[in-house]
Amino acid sequence: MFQIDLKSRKAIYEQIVDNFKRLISTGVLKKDEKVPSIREMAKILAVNPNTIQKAYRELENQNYFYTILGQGSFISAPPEFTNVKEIRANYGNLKTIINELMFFGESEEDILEFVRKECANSIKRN
Amino acid sequence: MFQIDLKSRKAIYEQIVDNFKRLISTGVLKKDEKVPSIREMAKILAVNPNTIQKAYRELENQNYFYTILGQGSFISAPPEFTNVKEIRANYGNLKTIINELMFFGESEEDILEFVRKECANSIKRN
Amino acid sequence: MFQIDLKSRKAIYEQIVDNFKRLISTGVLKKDEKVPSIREMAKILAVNPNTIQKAYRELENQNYFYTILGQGSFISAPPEFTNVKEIRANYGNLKTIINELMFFGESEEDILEFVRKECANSIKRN
Amino acid sequence: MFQIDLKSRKAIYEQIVDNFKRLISTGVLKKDEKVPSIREMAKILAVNPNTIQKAYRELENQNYFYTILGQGSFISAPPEFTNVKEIRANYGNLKTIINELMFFGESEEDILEFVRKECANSIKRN
DNA sequence: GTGGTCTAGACCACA
DNA sequence: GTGGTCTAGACCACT
Repeated sequence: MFQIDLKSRKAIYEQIVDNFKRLISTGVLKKDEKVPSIREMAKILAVNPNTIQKAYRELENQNYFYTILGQGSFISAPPEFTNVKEIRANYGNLKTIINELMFFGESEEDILEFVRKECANSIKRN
Repeated sequence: MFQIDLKSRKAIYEQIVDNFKRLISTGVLKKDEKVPSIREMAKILAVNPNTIQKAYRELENQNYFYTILGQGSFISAPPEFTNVKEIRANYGNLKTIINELMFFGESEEDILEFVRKECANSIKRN
Repeated sequence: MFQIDLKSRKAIYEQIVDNFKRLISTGVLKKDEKVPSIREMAKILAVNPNTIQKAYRELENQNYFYTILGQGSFISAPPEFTNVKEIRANYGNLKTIINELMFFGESEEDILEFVRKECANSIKRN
Repeated sequence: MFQIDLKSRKAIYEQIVDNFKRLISTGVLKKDEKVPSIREMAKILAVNPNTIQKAYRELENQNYFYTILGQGSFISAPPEFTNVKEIRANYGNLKTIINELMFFGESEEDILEFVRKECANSIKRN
């Protein structure tokens, strides 16, 4: 499914959250699909079940997962109404990244080309 | 200069580092400009001098600052050779952000327009 | 493990860094071996935990250590690709030392003999 | 004569001391040669006279310089009797450097070749 | 004045 | 248990 980097500075539960977000926003995991149980996931990634639980709870809080007691966790539907706060934050980060790339000498053409390609991939998937 | 959010989950010293990086990569702070001394900055931001020092040391390690003992800290020159590792990390983050923006329903046109505008601003500054 | 000289002009944290580097480059400490926790080490050397942390962080920055949050610090694998900058610095220092030894009247034979012996020891260890 | 790197982590007075040691042990500066006065040197290197004074005092203490009041500072004669303590320290450093070079993957042949060349240069000069 | 080091002790997040 | 952050305050070395 994905790999955890124990040596990373990022907390393990955060890595799990980010990986699930990525798989969801890239369409690998579809709406209402069941995700592995906490115990299964703990075995798969070889980390403590408490850590998985923390990640799942976080994903639930952020509306990426929903849980049916006794049945497990599932992927939520994509947000119906635009999440203004999230989008603003993303544009803020986008701005920072572009500034840094330009600062490091990347050309406008290269950056635009990269963005165009990623948008296209994203559209194709959905 | 900038504000620190004491309630943020991000460490204070990291906020300082990120703010300085932003000011440098957006050209607000120029090469060889002196930054406030550790003690001054501590007063300005109302945090402990040790915390400022930690931030300044980090900025020095990442080559955004240089220090002259007994004189203070200064803004480094922009990197002469492209920092491949840093650029790759930025493209990785860029990919994630674009995926999230598309997931939240933003259009390719809007994103490209935003990127184009930021690139233009960046070029104008330099 | 090793001793700290509190009277030395060299900072305590630097002594710790240098000692660990020595133990690693001489093969005493092997890849993935766990080093004492910050608190343990602070007790062993009778210095403040903050000082140990500073040393450990420095060793992490220089890729001699890696850290797993909540588990401790470990010895990194030897560098896969030659660290050109570090090697150059070492050759520079080597030059200085040889000049000084010759200046103090040591013979070429003695110096070469010493170097040969140290190289051999180093090879034997690996 | 030589350049001072203000951005270096090493103190300016230490850089001056080390540079003079280098010039003396490599034979560029000969016995009884006069070195520039403190004021001259301060102008040449564009640093504070106090800093030069500190460096010169240090060189005097370590017997690389001698001073005649009212006439200035001069290069001392090479040590007649071997300075056992200095030599030991140098061999200690030599050991560390060789270990690091081997750790970074340098070959015994390369290191020996480098040492041989430096010894030869040193002999030629004297 | 500047940055650098160190201590003592508190509190937090993660596994 | 682990490392990470932060504060308060002291002392040092360099310019």
